[in-house]
Amino acid sequence: MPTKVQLKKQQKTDSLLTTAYKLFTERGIANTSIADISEKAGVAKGTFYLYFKDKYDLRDRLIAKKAHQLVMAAYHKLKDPMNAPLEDSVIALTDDILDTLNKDRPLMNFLSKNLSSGVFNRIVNAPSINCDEEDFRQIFMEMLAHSQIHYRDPDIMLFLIIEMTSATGHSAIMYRDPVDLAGLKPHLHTAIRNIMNEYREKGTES
Amino acid sequence: MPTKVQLKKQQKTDSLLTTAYKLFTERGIANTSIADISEKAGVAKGTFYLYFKDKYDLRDRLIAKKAHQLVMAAYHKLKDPMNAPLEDSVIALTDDILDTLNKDRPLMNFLSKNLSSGVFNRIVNAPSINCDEEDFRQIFMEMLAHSQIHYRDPDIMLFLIIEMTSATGHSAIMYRDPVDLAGLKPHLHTAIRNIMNEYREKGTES
Amino acid sequence: MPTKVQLKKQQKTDSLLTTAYKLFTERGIANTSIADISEKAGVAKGTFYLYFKDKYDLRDRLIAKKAHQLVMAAYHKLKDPMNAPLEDSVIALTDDILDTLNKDRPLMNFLSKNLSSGVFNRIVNAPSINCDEEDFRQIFMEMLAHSQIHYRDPDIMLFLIIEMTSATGHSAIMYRDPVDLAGLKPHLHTAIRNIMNEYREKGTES
Amino acid sequence: MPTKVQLKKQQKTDSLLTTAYKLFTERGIANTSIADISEKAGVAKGTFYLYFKDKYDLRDRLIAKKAHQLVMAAYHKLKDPMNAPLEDSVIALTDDILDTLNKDRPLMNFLSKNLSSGVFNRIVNAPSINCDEEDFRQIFMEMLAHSQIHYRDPDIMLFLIIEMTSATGHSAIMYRDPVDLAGLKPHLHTAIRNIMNEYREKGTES
DNA sequence: AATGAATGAGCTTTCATTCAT
DNA sequence: GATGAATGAAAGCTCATTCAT
Repeated sequence: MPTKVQLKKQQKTDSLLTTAYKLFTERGIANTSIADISEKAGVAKGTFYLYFKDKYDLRDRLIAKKAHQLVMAAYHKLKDPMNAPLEDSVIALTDDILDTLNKDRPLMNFLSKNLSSGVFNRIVNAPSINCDEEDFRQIFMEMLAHSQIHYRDPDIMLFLIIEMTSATGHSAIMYRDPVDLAGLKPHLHTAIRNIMNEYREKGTES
Repeated sequence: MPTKVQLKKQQKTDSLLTTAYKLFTERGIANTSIADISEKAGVAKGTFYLYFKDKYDLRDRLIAKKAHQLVMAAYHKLKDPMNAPLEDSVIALTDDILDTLNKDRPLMNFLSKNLSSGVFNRIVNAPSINCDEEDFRQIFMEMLAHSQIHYRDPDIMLFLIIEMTSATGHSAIMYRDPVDLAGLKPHLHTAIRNIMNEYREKGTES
Repeated sequence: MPTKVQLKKQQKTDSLLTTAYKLFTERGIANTSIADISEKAGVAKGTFYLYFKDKYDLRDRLIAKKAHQLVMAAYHKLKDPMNAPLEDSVIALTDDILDTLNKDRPLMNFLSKNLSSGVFNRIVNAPSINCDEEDFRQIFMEMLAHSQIHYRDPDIMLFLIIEMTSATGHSAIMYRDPVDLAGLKPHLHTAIRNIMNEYREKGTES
Repeated sequence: MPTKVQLKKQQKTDSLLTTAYKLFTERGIANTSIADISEKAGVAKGTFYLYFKDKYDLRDRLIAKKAHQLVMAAYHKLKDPMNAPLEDSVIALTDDILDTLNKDRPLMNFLSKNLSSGVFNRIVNAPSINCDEEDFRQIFMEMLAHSQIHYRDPDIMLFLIIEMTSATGHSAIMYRDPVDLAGLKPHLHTAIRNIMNEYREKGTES
């Protein structure tokens, strides 16, 4: 297949995804029709079906894309992620992600509405869709391996942290209830450190 | 108004709520039409609108009712709630609720889908709809007051516990990921105790 | 039948008529339901059917009532209607009615929407509904009889005047097109006088 | 766009308009549903909405079309419209239109019900919808310009004539009240001539 | 006479999906 | 590959009318 054609296909896909995201966040998925998306994306209604099975197929691909961008952007801002203390890296990651979502309410809303059980955990565990993309799970495991401290049940530890952070973060950002994000952070930091401390293998670290 | 008429009205309301809950859990809200609900509830379509504004009005009332039942049932199973150590009561409550939801997947699914940000927190904070019903928030505050230990920021402490519990519980129950409910519980208990310990006012307790 | 009961019935009828007129003029007949009328009139829905066959029965009675009031009010303002020149009386009548309608747009709108062919002619020819009410047709015929001038085809003469006046008046009042009411009046007066002059029996009057 | 597709679209539009006109005149607009129109027009219900916003959009386009046809047909029957005396042309026009409506009661009824304030005036003043159609207003102004006689306030003169003619014509045709169309005509001719005489600029004409 | 809960036919409108071009 | 006209099932909602109380 000539590159030119593939490029055009990529453009259509991108246009549909971008337009759909805009409409989904503006008026919700239920109130967005395929006709809307197609029209605003500048393609014919029939063309939509050449690229996506239906509205929910598009949505799922959109979530994966947005979530992956969010996490990887936070990761790439870390300084020396492999050598810094793991606790600090985890807190830096969660802070950055929460800050981003706090500034981008539509994104927070879109992700939380569609990742009902914990915004982060799904993202983290989801293997990258495009095979050439980085996989956050692998990266985190590398960070763990490089850490001088050993942790018991690292999966469950991460799970507790992720779910607590995402659920409380969501409430703080969207409803400022019972506190806003700034008010929540110190509590969250303490709770994360306590959890990680609990899972720290005694006698580890020199 | 004669009691007889009022009784009939209550029956219709109940029939609609029960039928709707059945259909909602079987096939989802989006795939349940008002015609379906009415027909299976044995009333005319127009009758639906005498009792509910629309499908979402019914849903909201259903959530409030189910959630309230869930929490209050757990509370009433507590032995001596006002005098037992608060940590034990909290853990008993969460365990009971999670066990109930673990046995009743449709209920877990229904509540989690519709209480996106933390199953529990909304329930707990929602004032009872029927004014004559008990209000869980008030009850919890009484438990706090009776406790011999003082806690800083009890709102935020409760918030952290509720959100962490509901989010991890949801994942464990629905997806057994990363562990099933039995596997999660010990971790959860430890995490809850750690959190409560963090907020315990130093020098309290005799 | 005791007077007291009859009084109550009259009150219900009046309440329904008044409420319906308010709603009809505010939102149109098509957008007013019997439920609306009954509720706002403070009676039960079933009660409506004790007094009116349906919405259109009510409307027709309303039109007759409002139209009759309009014409008779104008007539009663005439000074010495039986002795003044007929032309002057006719012009005074039309002017008064048009002025009233100009000040009461909802009334103009209501009557014109429901008396498509000539607001006036129907009113004038409609025999009074309540037998004890005055009948404008009879009154006009008396005015004609008292006039010193004889007119050919008085029915048709009146018809031409009424239809022309109502149609042009409607346009002037509702749309100010092609002129507003003040601008229309002199033209109308001239046209009326010309018509009446045309029908004046030659050799009449001393 | 291929001609073939456009042709089909035109056929659908025409079919919907024709069918709707038939149903509107037979049973009234309120008693005609979009389902009726679509079904009898041989298209799917959804197709209706590809061509019209709703029932009233269709009605408005129908009125404009029918009214324009009526007036232009009458105009094209005039012999030498630019040179004949204007009075004769005006009377010929009104007579022809009234005759047409007298023979086609459903059309009379449809137009009068939907052009409440004067059947003619709206038609005459409405600029043609399709830009390529002739505009009656312009034509009349040309006739005026060609006339050897000058008229004061030609707009108002025309307005008086149109409104009087349409209102009395409507009553005569639909109700034969107070006379039928044949009986009305001589009176109408006289009235029209009197009006035009009134507006004739003195000292005009050679 | 008055009520108002219940009905269910009937309406408008949307929209995913197909398929001839 | 791309189009967009056509479809028709399906949904939400209204409301005149009835009738047991």
